Amino acid sequence: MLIAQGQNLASQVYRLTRRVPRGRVTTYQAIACALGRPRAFRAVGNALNKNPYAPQVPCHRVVRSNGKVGGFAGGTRKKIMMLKQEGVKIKNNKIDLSEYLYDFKRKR
DNA sequence: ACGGTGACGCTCA
DNA sequence: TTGAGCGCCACCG
Repeated sequence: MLIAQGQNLASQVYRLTRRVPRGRVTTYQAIACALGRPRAFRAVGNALNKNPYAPQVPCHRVVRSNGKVGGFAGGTRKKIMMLKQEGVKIKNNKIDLSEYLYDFKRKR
C-alpha cells in the first residue's frame, strides 16, 4: 500500500515519519518544523493518530519534545516496548533525544 | 460556518 | 523539578 502523497498535512507527516530509521526517534515538533509549520505540531499528532499506514509509518518512533514517549493508538506501554525492542533505551518513561533524535533536514 | 477534540509545546507559578 | 494553564493547527460532527 503506497502512501498518498497529497498536499494534506497528514500525507506530509507520513512521508517524513517514514524516513525515521530503526533505533532512532523524532518529535512531533521536529516533523512540523520540517514541514514548514513549526506551529502545527498538534496537527502532526492528529495525523499520526489516524495513521492508516501503520507498518510503513513508524509512528511509534515519534515522541514528545520533552523526551516523553507520548501516546499511542495501541497504548503508550506498547509503544515503549517497541522502541526498546529497536534499541532505544527508555529512562523512567523518557527518551534521551540527544542520543536518539533523528534530524530530517540532515539530509533532505 | 462554528465549536469541540486531540498521540503537543511553551511559559509561568 | 513538577504541575497547571494557555496557545497552537488540522480534522470531524
